[in-house]
Amino acid sequence: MAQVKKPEIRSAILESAQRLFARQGYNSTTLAQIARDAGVSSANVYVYFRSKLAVLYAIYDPWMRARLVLLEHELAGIADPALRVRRLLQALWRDIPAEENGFVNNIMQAISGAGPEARYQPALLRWMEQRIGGMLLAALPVPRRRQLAAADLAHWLVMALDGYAIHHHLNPRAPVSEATLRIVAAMILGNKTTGARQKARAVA
Amino acid sequence: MAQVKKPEIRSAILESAQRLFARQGYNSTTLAQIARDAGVSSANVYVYFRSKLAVLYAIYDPWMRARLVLLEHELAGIADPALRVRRLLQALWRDIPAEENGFVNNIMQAISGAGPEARYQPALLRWMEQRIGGMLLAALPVPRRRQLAAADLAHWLVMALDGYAIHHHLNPRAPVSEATLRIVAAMILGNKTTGARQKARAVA
DNA sequence: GTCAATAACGAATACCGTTCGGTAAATTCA
DNA sequence: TGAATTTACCGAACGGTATTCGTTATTGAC
Repeated sequence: MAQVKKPEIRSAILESAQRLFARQGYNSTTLAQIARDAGVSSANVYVYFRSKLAVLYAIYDPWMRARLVLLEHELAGIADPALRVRRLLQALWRDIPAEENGFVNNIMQAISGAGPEARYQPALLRWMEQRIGGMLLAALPVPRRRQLAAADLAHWLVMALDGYAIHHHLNPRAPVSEATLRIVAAMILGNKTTGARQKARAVA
Repeated sequence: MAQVKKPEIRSAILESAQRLFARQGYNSTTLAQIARDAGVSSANVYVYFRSKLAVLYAIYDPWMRARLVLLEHELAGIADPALRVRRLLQALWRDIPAEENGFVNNIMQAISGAGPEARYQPALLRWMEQRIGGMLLAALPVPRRRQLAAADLAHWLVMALDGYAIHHHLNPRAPVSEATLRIVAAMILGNKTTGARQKARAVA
């Protein structure tokens, strides 16, 4: 019937935007920059995406999903439950908030600033929580599972992830401490919790 | 020597801004509105504050400090350690994120979006964490204190608060669940954690 | 009462996301 | 193969906002 949208242009926009968001942050990146780097006009970006925010989501959604799937694989290779929980926390609260130059913070920028029209998130958020909930349960000893079942700890883990993502942006030099990860992991497992003793470096 | 800044104008600006931020959020409030409601010109606001962001901080800082002092008093009146921890969590993760129509989210908007020039936060953040750390320690049985001492749980509590604040903005209808509060409180106290049983309503 | 500093204001400025009007590419159908 | 038609694409506006500028006039010091 007529001209058709070209997938390679869509990709070019997304790649350009991802690079710029990672380098400068969401707010400081202009649509004009995205368009220029992608080799199209600003106006044409709106043929492929409804808004600047939509571009961000189109990058973030698959990125986060892939990241969690990767984490799932990583955890699957860890036998010890304690270590699994520990690694899960480390990934959610230390690694991911810092990756891609603090990319997650861009989403915080977007959703904290967006009006109620931002009906995007819920699908991804639910998916994340299901996936993380699964990982957590899989890492827990069976009796402990029943004890924690009522709490949607996955939601809680994600909330803290959001906080750490913002904090990374504020101060990249100060991620969660090893001690916090160790002790919270112990709390989740229901262990008596060691003091400050060994294990601090038994991470790799 | 010359004309001097009038404290009552400064106050008028702050009060006007607080009302508008609470009603419409930070981004949706314009400086023109703030100025008009305060009875001054937009330009004159810049005589009293360096930027719109500075106005927000000037409101948030004392508000948050007062809120935590209030919480401190409230907790001091609670004898049972378990209930104290529970109330602390409830205040930080459920009450405060929702207060003043989600005022805390405005700060998230500001710091997630601000460049590295935002050297505001650290002082307040440190103060908050010290205060919260004190409240937490005071609520813990002595042996448990030593076990958790290494982790800066106060920082961790604040990170989650930030996350919940943003989430409140996204979906005010879904605050932290009672179960999460109960179970995380039990985890912090090092209890064996009940299943979903009683106590769910033993809050007031 | 004069002088100088500066609070106060109206009007510009700069910037950005988004929309509009027109043009031309590409797909379909005869 | 050649209209007809749809729509990708672009340049130029548009609308809105934080911030700055140039000027005026208020106010405190001497």
